[in-house]
Amino acid sequence: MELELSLGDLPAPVKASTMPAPATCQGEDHDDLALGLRVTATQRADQDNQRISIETAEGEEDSDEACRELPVRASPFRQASSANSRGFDVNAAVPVDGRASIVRSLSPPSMHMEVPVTQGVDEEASEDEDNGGGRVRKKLRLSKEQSAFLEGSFKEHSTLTLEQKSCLANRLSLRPRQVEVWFQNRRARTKLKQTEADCERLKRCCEALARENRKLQREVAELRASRAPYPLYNLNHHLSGFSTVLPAGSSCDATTRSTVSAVSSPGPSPVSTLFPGRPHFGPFTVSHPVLPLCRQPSATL
DNA sequence: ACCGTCAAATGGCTTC
DNA sequence: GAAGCCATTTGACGGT
Repeated sequence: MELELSLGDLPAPVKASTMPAPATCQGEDHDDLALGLRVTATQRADQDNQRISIETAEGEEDSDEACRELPVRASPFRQASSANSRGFDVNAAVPVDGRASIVRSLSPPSMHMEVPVTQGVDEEASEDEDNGGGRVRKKLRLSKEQSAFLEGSFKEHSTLTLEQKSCLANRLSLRPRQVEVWFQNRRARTKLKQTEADCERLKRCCEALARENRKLQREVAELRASRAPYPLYNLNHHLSGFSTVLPAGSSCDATTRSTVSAVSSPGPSPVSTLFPGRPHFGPFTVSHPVLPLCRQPSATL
């Protein structure tokens, strides 16, 4: 059995040290929000879809409550830098094309940030004519701080409630939809890494089994070469430990156990009935490929 | 300029 | 019907 898997290295776990320090986004931080987010509720309602305005209307309290559960830190947007690792300044480089606008913060110059405000894409569908039908999807890249912030939240919970979503969106000057999409993509990445790790583990397991298989085949060849007239004694000797390690109810139980019992039983050879047409060496030749899967990996012959 | 990679965004499907 | 999942598309960026 040969499996050819080409997989990358196991992903390094996300280091907690890269995460912002824990805090809440409760009350005291709302000033920060106001600093960075000159996007008022009404403005946001204009930009975003109606669902969002409902969320806002339904309760500041609920939002606060949700925020309390979030690993929300002091607003990362108080920091001056908004350029991400690739040098794209999300908060400055948003083109104004009729669908996007820049809301300028009223905070001091050192804290100035330009918050990109784009309309919900869902709403844009009806505005395609503006671009002659050829709407170009504008894609912003999240800043380091935004990503770190979201990452911290993701560590706490990989899914979001409505309140958590809107709270995060408010904090990060993003649309709830963007937060939602980020979490979806993040879950996808997590799953992908998990799949890669699983594949890697299976690959190693497979290699171990292949080694075991080759080893057993060598032993079979040696036994064949020994020219014993009928090597059942040797087989019984080799199989003597199997009955204790076979997993109960496993799929290989029936085959292997019957094989073992058949081999172990005295009297006329059961070979001809169990394995008609097989070489004269006995059942071990046939059942052998199954055996490695049923034995303890550390078992030695 | 081209290519590969990353990640945001989209649309379809499934689940509850 | 809303939300999540998944495959895919798309845009931005870095490396060559």
